[in-house]
Amino acid sequence: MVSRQPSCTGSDSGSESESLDSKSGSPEKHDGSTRRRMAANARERKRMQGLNTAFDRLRKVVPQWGQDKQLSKYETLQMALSYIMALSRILTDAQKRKAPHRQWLDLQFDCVQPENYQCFSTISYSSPDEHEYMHSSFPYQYDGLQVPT
DNA sequence: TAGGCCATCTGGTCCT
DNA sequence: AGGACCAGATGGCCTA
Repeated sequence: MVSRQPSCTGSDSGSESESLDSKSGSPEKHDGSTRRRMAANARERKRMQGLNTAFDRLRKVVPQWGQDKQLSKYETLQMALSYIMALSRILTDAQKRKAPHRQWLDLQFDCVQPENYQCFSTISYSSPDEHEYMHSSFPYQYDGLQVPT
């Protein structure tokens, strides 16, 4: 896992209080517009933090390639899309296959669990069709994938 | 060093 | 008027 240090967090550098203080001298001298701008900046930071929290929660439930590098926001969205489509496809196919294929269905669900996602590399398929099916279910492939064999 | 990714600031727009 | 949302600009950090 790569731990990224925010280049400028709200309290250390680049915050609205510092940048605006440099213009007006001190907080007491902030006029109305400056105070509104500072408040807007604070709201925007809080909003983006909420957005990032949502991304973190999404990363936790989405298949993660490897353990050392977290998915970027873009990659997270792409993976979430593929993940949802894969689950949806499994449900659709399960309805077609009916009861006799319960074991097959269990296998599919096991494979799309984030913690078991690497099983794509070790799973043995009973037919080329199943192999093609599972890989087509996850069209988004992280370039940096290195799955242990 | 270049490129990717990210946080923050900022001004604009829309909504309540 | 004020808040939420968005997109562009800017600059820092990290990796190949």
